[in-house]
Amino acid sequence: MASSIHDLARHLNISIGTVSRALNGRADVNANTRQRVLDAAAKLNYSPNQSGRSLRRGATHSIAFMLQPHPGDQQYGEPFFIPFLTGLQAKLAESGLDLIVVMGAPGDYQQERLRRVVETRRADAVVLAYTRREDERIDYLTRVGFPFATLGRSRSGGNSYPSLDLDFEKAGADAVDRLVARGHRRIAAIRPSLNLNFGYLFLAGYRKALRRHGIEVDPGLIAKGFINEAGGDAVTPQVMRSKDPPTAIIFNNDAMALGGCKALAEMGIKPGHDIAVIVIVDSPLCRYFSPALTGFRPRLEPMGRRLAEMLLASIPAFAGTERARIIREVWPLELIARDSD
Amino acid sequence: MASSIHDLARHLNISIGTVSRALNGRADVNANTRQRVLDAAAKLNYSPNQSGRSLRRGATHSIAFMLQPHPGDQQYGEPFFIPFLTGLQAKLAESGLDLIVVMGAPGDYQQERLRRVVETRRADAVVLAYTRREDERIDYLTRVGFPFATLGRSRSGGNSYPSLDLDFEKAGADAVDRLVARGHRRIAAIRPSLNLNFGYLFLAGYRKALRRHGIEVDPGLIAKGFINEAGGDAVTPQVMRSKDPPTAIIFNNDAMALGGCKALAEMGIKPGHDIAVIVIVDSPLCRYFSPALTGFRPRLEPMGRRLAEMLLASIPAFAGTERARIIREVWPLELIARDSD
DNA sequence: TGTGTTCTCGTAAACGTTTACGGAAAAACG
DNA sequence: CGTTTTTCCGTAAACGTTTACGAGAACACA
Repeated sequence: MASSIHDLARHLNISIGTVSRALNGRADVNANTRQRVLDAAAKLNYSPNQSGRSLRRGATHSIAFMLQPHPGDQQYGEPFFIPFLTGLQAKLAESGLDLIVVMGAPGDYQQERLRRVVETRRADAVVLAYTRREDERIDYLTRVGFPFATLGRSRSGGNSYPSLDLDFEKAGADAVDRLVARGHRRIAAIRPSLNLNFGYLFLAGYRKALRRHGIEVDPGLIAKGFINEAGGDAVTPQVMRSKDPPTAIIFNNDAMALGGCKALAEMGIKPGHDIAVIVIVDSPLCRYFSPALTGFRPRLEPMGRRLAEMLLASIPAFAGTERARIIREVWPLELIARDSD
Repeated sequence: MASSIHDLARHLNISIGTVSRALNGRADVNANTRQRVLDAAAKLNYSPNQSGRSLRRGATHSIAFMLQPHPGDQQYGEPFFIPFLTGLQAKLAESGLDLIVVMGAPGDYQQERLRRVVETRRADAVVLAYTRREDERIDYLTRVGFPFATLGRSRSGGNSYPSLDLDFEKAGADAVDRLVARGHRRIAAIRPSLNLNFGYLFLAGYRKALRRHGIEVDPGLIAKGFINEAGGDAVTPQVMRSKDPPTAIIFNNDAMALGGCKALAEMGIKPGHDIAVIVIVDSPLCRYFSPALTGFRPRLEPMGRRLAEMLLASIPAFAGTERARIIREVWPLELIARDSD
């Protein structure tokens, strides 16, 4: 059905080598024949077969993003990545690269799926998200020398890959500062596993800011739960039942915050009225919740574009330059003040 | 880096043909040598190069989903498709197929991107969403004979492809029934362009139900807006300012509903108190909004799984059977009663 | 006219698979 | 023991590209 380079050659009565050179803009082909080839290609609706091209060139011209749905999000999905992917795709397309999104099952950590992508050479590079503090995926990719970039930092892999992260440490500190300025001294933190690096960073910022204000860090005010609604629901009552309960809570995640607020409501405590609430990573859910939750908003679409640039710059074959540049960036989170604090 | 079938053959001192046959489970290879090949493959960490395999087999073993972000969703994305894709991927993986998600830019209709996927043979079949009443993508795919399935129905393409849709017509009617049962006679409908087939179906159900109840359809109570928050915001005041304003509004979409409720609030009208509100396609936003919006919930993950089955059954190369079966299904939407009506 | 240079193109190999074909060896059968 | 069948494997072609190499033609220059 699809016309091949042989069809073009036969149609024009020239060799396939010349056709290929003409299409790829090489110098050693007569301007006249090149035009004839281009015209014929347009007329016969030719476009190169990717498999053939990949096989010969040893490159697929596509980048894989490993998308991992949140556990417990059976009903609806994570809106977080869509604008990020939009930006990523837009920038990659400018270099003629395709973005392929590899879906994981909720819960699994994609080590297996990642291996498959790498070993079957489905993509020339991959992009990871939800980086862990020690991340076996990163260890694996550096070990086999496969190009990649990460949304989020990790201690794994040294400085061998580009990464773009949000400044969760500063956001954690900013949240504390804001609450202290409003007279709070008992500030709780609800966080996910410290394996997730953004959880670790958030808590570090939270702790540092408390100390800066001369407030002792009370382990009873720090609770760890699953990074979903059920997690916030289950864990929030714990900190509320401490002997000296908090007057403010910082949640590390929108889903945890919503679950936590539900638990608070069941205890007869009204967020924004009886207790202050701040969420580190904002979402539309925070905006429409009642009371609207104060939070920190990431700029997802530009982050996608930027990470694409950074990834491309790190691969000699894609960067114009010979020397690859590893870029790491940390972007600020912007506070969106609403009604919950 | 990755070992090829030649490495295996050299290592075992047999020909590549035998290695390939052993790996592919063909009958004409000695059980003993097969085991040796399998062991060596595991030891050398062999996995077949996709480009080579695709080129020879003429199939990519991957299915493309054309994901189209909503216009105006710059800040956050559409959570709708994530669980759908999770189900789709899970089922495809069972047949050894990869899912690749092709991102579009917000707003563009992906005709160009679709052509590229088809013409460069990136995938063996594609899955479309947001079907339009007359859909040029469907026309194109049927014209060139490329296998596909759709999430949503269309008038285009006849009966040549599998489709899975939600029963928007029944949901529209159910919403009217429910409101009439509660005493409402002036019921407005806020809908997107009728090009979007679910908008058309919804309105048909709405009209039919009104007539069944002996209520005249008032064009002044039907308004069309962009399928996002701004659309609902802009259009809702129109119907409220009609000479005989509605006592209830049905929104075709969560984003439109949220925008509409914002507009209502600015007019001093409280949803759930001064006016009844129902949303056709529910989302977490509806749940957390205040008041929580009554809506109809789709079962997205099972829909993904089902559409994968239907797609596979329609392609002789994938279905076990010789005759391909085109299946079309319409799934019910389940009402989730909350506080807004 | 002879020599060297530049343009332009065809030839053929290569990328990693799969598979049709044929042939040698082994087994079955008379 | 001869013939037929079966089992197993190697050979080579093919999928659609890209590209190194070389060769013929045209041109420049002395």
